[in-house]
Amino acid sequence: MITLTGVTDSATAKGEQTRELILSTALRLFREQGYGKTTMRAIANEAGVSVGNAYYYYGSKDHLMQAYYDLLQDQHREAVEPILAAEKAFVPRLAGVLRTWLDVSAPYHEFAGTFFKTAADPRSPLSPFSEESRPARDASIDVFRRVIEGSDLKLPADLKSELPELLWLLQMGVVLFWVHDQTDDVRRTRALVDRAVPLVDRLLRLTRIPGVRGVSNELVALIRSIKP
Amino acid sequence: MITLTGVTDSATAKGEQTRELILSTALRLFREQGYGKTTMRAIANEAGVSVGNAYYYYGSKDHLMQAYYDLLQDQHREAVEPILAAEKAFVPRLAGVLRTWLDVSAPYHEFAGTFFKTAADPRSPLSPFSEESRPARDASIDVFRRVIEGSDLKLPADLKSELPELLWLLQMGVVLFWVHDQTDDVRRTRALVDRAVPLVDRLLRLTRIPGVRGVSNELVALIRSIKP
DNA sequence: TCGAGGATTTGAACGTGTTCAAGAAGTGGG
DNA sequence: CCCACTTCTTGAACACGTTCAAATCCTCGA
Repeated sequence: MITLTGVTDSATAKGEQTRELILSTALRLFREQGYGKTTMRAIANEAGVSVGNAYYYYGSKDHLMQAYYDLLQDQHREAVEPILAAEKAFVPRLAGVLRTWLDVSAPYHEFAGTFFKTAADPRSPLSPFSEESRPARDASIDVFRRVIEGSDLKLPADLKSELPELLWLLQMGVVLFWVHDQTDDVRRTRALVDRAVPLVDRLLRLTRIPGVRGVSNELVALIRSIKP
Repeated sequence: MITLTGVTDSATAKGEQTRELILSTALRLFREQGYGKTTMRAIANEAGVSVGNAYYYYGSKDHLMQAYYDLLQDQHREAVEPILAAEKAFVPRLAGVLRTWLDVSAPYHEFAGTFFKTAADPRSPLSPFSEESRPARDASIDVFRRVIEGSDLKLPADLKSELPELLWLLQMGVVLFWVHDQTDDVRRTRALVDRAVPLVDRLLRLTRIPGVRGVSNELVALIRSIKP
């Protein structure tokens, strides 16, 4: 049976084991030598299975990347828990969530470019905007919903309801920047997060000013109107 | 000799002719059957040359796409002239420039997704953020500089100087939306442009409010600090 | 225990983008 | 006109992602 994400369900424990073996081998090779230089033959070889077997579990090389991305998101959701539990103010909550993403993703920075490349193709089910990746996207947006819910942020209701998606978009922007960032320890991206988050906070608080409020309402209306 | 864009210079008129033949054939096939389904062999065949010959003039299949993009930009710059000459107000100037882009790009909408996919890869010289595509990017940004310069827009100097690049980013966002837009005549993207432009205008005029001005200054400072 | 039927695994084969050594065609100086 | 030199052109060969028919393994009811 083929699921929406293109990952084949395995019925037996042995199958499950093979699937995990293939994925972990692939991720290791991706990390060690990059996505482009890792061939499906090499993955199969290293895992001690045949090429066709890898394709039995993962519909394509890109699906192995998608599996990595899912894994990454799970790790991120877990790593973010202590921050959401400890911090009460909006700024450190958001900054913490974004910084944690950078930490979790660090080992994969080198080949992340290829991921983004695949993700940007609208025809690909791997695109972050695609219907197929809705579950993963929703889970990710939910993290930002919790960032807001648990914070001291006071906002108009309609803006507040759109904000999780907007912050997710912000995160996509950070990822795009990160992918292009070649500095040590992605110093520039960290600087971006550190400066952008307080700015977002200030921007949001501006909506209290009457003159700004109208524009903010229109912005929210626009965002709502362009959502499918 | 290989240039920065990967396009081989041709020394003779004959070579130039062959190069154009290959490009026009490629673009026609891209339009007729999409980027993915057009093979380099088919392009060479249709153009009556050998595969290797196509690679003599264009370093890769992606470079043919880049050549298309450059062509598109030239067309856009030309098509935009009457608007910049006729309109004096910021909103119709910006809206006109963005709408014209949609018009010029319309024939290529179907395979534009693949273009965006390639463009999003940071390692690719075809990325709109890459050093190699700086000339094309600068030319594109210059259009937005003219949109602002020739308009009635009154802005703080530092914001005004960063605005062309910001509008270029807005355009990238519109392109991303456009690529995903499957409605007839990209109706949704047109609606987005029509609503977003007046909103941008209102946002910019907000910087006159003292409380907003400080945030705007910080935003400009942030943008300047993250530029390489 | 046996065998039917599903799950898993294999590896050769296909189509693709790309490379490259070799040759053909053009150019300019003598 | 000829010869060296550059430009241009060729097509076979390579590496890769992917497919698929066939083989093997596994499970479970009889």
